[in-house]
Amino acid sequence: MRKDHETRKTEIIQSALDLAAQVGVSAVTTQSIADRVGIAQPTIFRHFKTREAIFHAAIEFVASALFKALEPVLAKTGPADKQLRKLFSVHLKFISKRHGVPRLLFSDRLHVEDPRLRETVQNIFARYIGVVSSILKRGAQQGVFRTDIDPDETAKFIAATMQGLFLQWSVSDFNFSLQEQEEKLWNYVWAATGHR
Amino acid sequence: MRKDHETRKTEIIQSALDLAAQVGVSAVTTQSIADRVGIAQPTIFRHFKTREAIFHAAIEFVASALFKALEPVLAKTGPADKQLRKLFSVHLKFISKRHGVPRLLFSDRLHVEDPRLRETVQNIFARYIGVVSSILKRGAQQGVFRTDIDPDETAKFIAATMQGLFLQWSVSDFNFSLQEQEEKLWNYVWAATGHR
DNA sequence: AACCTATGTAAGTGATTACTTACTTACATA
DNA sequence: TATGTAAGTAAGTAATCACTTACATAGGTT
Repeated sequence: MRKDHETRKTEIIQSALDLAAQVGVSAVTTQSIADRVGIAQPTIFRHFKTREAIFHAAIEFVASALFKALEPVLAKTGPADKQLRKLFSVHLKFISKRHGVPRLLFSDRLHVEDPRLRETVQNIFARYIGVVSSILKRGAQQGVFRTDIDPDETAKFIAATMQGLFLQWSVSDFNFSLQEQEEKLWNYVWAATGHR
Repeated sequence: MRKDHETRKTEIIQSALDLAAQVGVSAVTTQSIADRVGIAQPTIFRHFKTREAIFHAAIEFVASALFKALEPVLAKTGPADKQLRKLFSVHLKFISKRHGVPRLLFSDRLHVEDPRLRETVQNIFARYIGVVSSILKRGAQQGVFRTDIDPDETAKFIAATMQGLFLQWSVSDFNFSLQEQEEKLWNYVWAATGHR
């Protein structure tokens, strides 16, 4: 049953995320992770120095997976509005499969208990906003997006609408499909940012 | 030092909210509340049956205060777009003075640990959306808002943009002023919902 | 003055937690 | 085949938590 350090690490991260989805971040104890992985609780500390470190690794794991999923969208060179629309679609699909992400996003651990984690998430937000902003800039040149607004501010606004949707989704206990909201949300965003 | 039941209750609620703002919901222990109020820890249980009940009371206290603050805005009869703009302003000012609110909104307690609390917040969201929706309907009749969109869905979208802003605000550790974002946010919302 | 009720407290209790220590064992490599 | 390293564990430990019990007292009512 003995496994490689890296293998165990990802098993622990995955289990922590699954557990966060099911019981919430604060109930993700080292014991519950260990049970789910199928190892003893002290073994967790062979692979992570502290419980905190597990959540850091989990956030970075998720962010990395998200940007990897967005890569094919960003490589496209067609109309920027179609590209942003596709980014919406991929992002929503990604989150809809990972309930642990909103649980982490709306946790005490992120917001107050772990300032370093907060900084990491701020950086991820900034990176996401940069991605959206560059699409908006390209779209402004193409004449499909408005030219009278700051792309960075607009990207922040777009990120906020999605994050707000995730909040409502989590508070509803994931009781509606994100994808079914995609079209509606896009219509508002398009109305606010599209060239007339 | 002996005080009225109702007086102590509100003291406990206020202290819980202040603590939530400073140290996060999960660190709001009955001991820390008691210390802040200036009573012994078991005395908390003279006024609230469980710790859970304190958060329920806090949420209802805040919601009641918010809708009371919005009342004068809702009473107005002028142009609906000006009314919605004013609602934005009052809402943002209200939240900016109460850091405990986003802490509660982005807590494990709300999202997973207490399903009843989640339901309560869902109802508050629904009430807020109803308020915004009725302004949008009035504005559609006045010809200032779009008539080709569902007011309820639009209200949900508007709520999401504000909630997303609150998320970014909390993750930044309240490091920017909500009011300075008001104008920008309004411009996007107005572009998405105003009649052309 | 007697009494009652509600607010108050000191001193627990049992459950849970992240993390440690001391020891074991699987396994790649020399 | 011998050996070092790293993955594994059982059994703690000290701290923290919500909540309870048993008792004290303030202050309004009679």
